[in-house]
Amino acid sequence: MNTKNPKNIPTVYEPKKVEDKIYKIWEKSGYFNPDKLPNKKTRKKSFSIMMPPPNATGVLHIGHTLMLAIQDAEVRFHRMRGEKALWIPGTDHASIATQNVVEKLLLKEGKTKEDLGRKAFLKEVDKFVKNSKNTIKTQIKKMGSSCDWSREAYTLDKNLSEAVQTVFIKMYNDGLIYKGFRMVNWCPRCVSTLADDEVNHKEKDGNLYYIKYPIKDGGFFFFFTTRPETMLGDTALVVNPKDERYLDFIGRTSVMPLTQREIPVLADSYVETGFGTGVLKVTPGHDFNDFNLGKKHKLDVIDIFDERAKIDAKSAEYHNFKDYAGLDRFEARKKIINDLQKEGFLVKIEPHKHNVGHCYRCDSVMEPKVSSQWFVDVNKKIKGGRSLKQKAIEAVKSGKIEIIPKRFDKTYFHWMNNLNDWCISRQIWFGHKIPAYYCGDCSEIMVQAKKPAHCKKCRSKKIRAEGDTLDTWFSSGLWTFSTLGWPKKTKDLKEFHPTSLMETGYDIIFFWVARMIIMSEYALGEVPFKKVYLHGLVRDEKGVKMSKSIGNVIDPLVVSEKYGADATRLSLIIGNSPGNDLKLSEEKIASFRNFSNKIWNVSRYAILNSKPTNVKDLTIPDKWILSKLNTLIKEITAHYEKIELSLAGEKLREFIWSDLADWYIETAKTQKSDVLKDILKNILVLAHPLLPFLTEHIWEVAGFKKDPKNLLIVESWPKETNIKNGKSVEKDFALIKDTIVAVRNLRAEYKVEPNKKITAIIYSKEEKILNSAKPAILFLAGLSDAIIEKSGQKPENSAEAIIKKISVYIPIGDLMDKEKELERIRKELAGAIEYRAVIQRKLENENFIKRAPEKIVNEEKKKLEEQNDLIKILEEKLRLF
RNA sequence: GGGCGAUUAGCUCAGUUGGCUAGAGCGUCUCGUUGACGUCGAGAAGGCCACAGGUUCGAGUCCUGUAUCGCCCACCA
Repeated sequence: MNTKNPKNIPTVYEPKKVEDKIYKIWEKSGYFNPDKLPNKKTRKKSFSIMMPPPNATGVLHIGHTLMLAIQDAEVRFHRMRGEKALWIPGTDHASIATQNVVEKLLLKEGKTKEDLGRKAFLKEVDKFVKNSKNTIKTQIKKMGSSCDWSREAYTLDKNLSEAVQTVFIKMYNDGLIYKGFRMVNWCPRCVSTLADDEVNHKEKDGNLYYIKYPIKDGGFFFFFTTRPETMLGDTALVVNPKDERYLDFIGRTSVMPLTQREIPVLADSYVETGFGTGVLKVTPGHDFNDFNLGKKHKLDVIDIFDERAKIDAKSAEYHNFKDYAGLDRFEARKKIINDLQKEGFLVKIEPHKHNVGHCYRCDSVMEPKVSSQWFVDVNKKIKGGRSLKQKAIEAVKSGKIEIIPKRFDKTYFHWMNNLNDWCISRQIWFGHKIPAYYCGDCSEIMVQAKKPAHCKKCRSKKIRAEGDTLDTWFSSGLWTFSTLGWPKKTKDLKEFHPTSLMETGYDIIFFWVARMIIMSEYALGEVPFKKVYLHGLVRDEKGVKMSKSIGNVIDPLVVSEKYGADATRLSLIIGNSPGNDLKLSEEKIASFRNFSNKIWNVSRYAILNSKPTNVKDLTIPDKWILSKLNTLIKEITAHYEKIELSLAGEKLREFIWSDLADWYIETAKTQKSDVLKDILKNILVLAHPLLPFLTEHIWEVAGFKKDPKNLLIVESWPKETNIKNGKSVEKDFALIKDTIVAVRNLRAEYKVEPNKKITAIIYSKEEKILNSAKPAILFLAGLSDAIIEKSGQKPENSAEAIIKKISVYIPIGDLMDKEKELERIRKELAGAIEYRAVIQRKLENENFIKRAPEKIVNEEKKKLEEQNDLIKILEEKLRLF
């Protein structure tokens, strides 16, 4: 048709050329900041998300891109809906993780953190963090994230640290934080404690070492162990008091091999008669159960290891195992087995699979170790008579917090119910210092923000500060409110807390989500967020976890550069559902690059070729696409509201690609007027949360941007309108579509050359409708002409197709193959009869008529009628052949 | 040992409270394309919805069991 030559709009969308520019425009507009949004008065509702702070360890991976895509889509949607939308970005200092990275960097220069000393080391860390924070910030911006940089936060910021201190002191004063001497998880590589959930249990091949200890006055005790080196710390043997085999032994003494230490034989019902030999060796210093057992029986606790899990020299000297002093735990194990064998105490070794705890940060084998640490008491009842644990459970149970998907409720409750006191002190240099001070004279503990001048008990001036830092999750647990200025009573806090949505990975539901709930309930007495949306892991196309060592990593920056940030975002959103992992491939991203280019060209066409709209005289296709748009608005709005972004994306794609591009635009080419501009404007808005760069750019190119402030990012969300006869218009258009498809099919089947223009003959009761769209039918079916009438004779030498109420004939002249045509009709008839039988069977079923809803029955009846009609027509054809 | 999830076209997945002659994208095959787009268009092939029972007028959808894969939790020496 009479399309103008598109000169000034390139045919290919080049994201690289527009993305950075667009981001700058947004930043400059100030719209990321809810205080600077237009129409402030009408923005009553607030919507807030706190971005899960990436670790300050360096580079963002594709999983981060996923969270950014989801959160940005939601923030943009709510902003456009006229809410005060706030999204606060930030980073987490990630104590152990970051310290490890910097330690590794130092090691490359041959230095250790001890070489530098605490102060200089922390300076190094700060330098490193500053750098990676910048990298992270750039990456977040590259993805188009509309977060408020004026409120950017970092867990070690002054005010956030103040929040940490405040909570710590308050908890201590409430008796919820205490210092205790007990068994903790110890990582000898990180040289620090870890919380229970920071230990990964992995099944490993190990051995069962069968050993015997001699008993004084005769006999031996046999038992097995998986960690023979811990025998150096054994302080008792225990049997079940009811175990008849050992009754005579209770109260006697065993002389241990190697150390010659004398240890008692005790009785405790904890020991299971039926397990192993029924004898348990007790190592209170290196096993959780043994520690408790030791406490009960007042046994000595021997710590055989130093902080790096080497046999401790002092302990070795004192407890008589000097031969092993300085040995690493695994070397010690070997030597001990060797020595036991030499002396005849090793009975046998059997291979054995068992679970071994590993450090979640450095993957070293964990060692249980007794030490004096800080804990949060999760079971102590506080105000309201409920414990932290109970309050956290209540928050979800009451529905104040909705977890998406729901099945994670169970996981959450299970974890919470089994939660033990949380060890929060870390022997890490980098992090929030625990605000505690010790008196050098009377060992009084003082918990307060500033160093006391003297001991409050004995007035001594010898004051020592606690050297330990806090678990990094302690500070991130405050994230939803520390970022809003708490403990100050800020306007932000009032306005935006509880936050509307927490969007994060299901892998940190315990580490973080649970902690936030505990902390917010405690500090503010309210939930930290109303909804938690848990996304899954991004895996490679085969479902394998991405990792640098395998080399299957998709770098978000690389693919964004190649395919555009919008395409990258969409590839992470479509086909993804909460709680499930996502398989991603570069081809998938490329397919969304194609989609963004399609949108670009649809827009390009609309901008350059749309005709004025004739509101009074809309055609069937006009009404049809408007009705479709209306449905789209309704559906997509609901999807965004329910955070069903995948569905939103799919509906959008279907509308733009199939309905709009393949049908409406093609049809509109044959019309004198169209509604393209209106449609375009609407789809830009609807697509904006998912494809922000592209849509904002087109918004400007299309001239919808009336002035510099008039950006798409703050355009208001379209409302669904009442369209009269939407359904019947859709039916009318379906007739037109069916007719066109029928001709296309015939042409394909009879291999009528595409450029050969032919005249089709079309008979239909709905000839009026078809005639009204005749130009479209001709154009889309590649016809030179069509005769559209109510009914008529079957033309000679023509192929025919029958669809519902329409008969379509195209001349095929010499190509006419009677046999083939006959076969086709027979096949069609057979299919129709088969389907009719299915419907008939249903309708002949008395119970169906009786029990199925009337609506369904009527539908079936209608179907039967239609099928009968079709069969009648087909039979007639066959007869006339 | 306990819990959870998955199993639908070659591949990735949709399939809302049970009404489906089971859909989409990618891939494959055939054909086409000098005005929006080859990052494109038209058409086609391809599925006893893991298996076995049950509930129901009706089951991909609900229940029970089985199998395979995956994940999470758990201190048994």
